[in-house]
Amino acid sequence: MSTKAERTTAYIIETVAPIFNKHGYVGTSMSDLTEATGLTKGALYGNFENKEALALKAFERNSTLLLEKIDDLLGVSGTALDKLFSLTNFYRNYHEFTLDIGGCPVLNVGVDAQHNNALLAAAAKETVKIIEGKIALVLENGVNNNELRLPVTPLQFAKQLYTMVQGAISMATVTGDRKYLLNTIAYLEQLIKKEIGR
Amino acid sequence: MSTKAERTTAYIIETVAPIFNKHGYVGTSMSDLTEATGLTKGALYGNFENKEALALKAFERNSTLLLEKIDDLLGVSGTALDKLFSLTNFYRNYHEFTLDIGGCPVLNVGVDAQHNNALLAAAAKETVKIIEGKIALVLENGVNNNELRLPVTPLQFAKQLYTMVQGAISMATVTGDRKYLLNTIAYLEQLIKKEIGR
DNA sequence: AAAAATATATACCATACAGTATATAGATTT
DNA sequence: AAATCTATATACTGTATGGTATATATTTTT
Repeated sequence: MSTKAERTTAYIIETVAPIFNKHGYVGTSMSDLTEATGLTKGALYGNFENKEALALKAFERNSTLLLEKIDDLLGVSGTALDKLFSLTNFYRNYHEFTLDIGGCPVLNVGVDAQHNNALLAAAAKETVKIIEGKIALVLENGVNNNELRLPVTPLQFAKQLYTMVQGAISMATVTGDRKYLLNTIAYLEQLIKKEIGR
Repeated sequence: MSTKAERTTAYIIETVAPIFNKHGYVGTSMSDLTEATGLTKGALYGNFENKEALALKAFERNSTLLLEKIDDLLGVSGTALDKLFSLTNFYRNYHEFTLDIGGCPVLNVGVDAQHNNALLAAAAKETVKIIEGKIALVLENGVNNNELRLPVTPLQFAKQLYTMVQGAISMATVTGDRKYLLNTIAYLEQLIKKEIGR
């Protein structure tokens, strides 16, 4: 069984992750976190070296949650197209997923941390790279199995797909209008069907 | 001629706008601004009611700069397609434009202010709406003049175009890689040529 | 140029900030 | 259960924060 400290650490991260994601690194104060957790500074600083270390763990937990979800989605049995549609279907309702974690971690942290925290900015960038890699792998297998043909390299196509998705996420975030996701996903599904299916 | 105060106000906004855009509302302190301007708090608070009013003016100046640029681009003589390519050509090198103002104001403020400042968040949202409207108008004229045909309404198509552009801006911002813009614009230009030109 | 009006600098306020030293409570081991 | 070890609470730093009152420059008007 886990120790008390381990459970407390996990509890802190879980509670704190959406707050950092919503309000950003500088926008989140340690007292915001004592308030949300019901713990004191002693407990927070006993489990994490400082605010930055805590923010990083918070991002990592959100990122991991997203990456694991994507693994699940792309891991469904079937063709590469099945896997891609599994992914687009997820992003169509992405706001439901991000509700718990306080928004899209890649977008929020990637933008917020850009000029405020180099470590977090690098972490967000890394998450992008991993997601692109996962999609590219599916595409590559699809090409190898003759399930689809691509006009560019798998990684390049993965980047373009993810860019469009991230555009919809950005617009939906800035305007508060889910339709951007609905319409973009509809467009992407058409594109996948007509352009790369065979 | 303008009064001293008017010139000082303009100077403050100009100096402060990129700082707010880069570091966000909470990430920017009044002493950051006294340092950057070489002025004192007395001067800043003499010209602006408070930090929020200053941040709003700063965003508005960045937003106005962008909107005026877009007006110029869409105002070029020629067909609707000429105007659209004028716009895509601008976004291909968008980073040059945003260098002076500290990044994309729509993205940075839209994301940063989401949970930190309702006024700024609303202003970013409004800027999105205006940009979409400008593009939609060009598309509508193009349809009326029989220069192009659209699969959806002009506003809907404008939203989809701008979503893809914003996706590229997001990705370029988060990763620091301009290629997202280059590739997305290349894709969009193809799409405009093949799908809506006639 | 003197007077009036305005703009900026200085000095200050209360509060919030990240972080720490230490005391106390709680969990583990013996 | 006692002793030991570990985790959390309390109380406290020093500094930075947004904001203000007032004094001093600097314009602008007369």
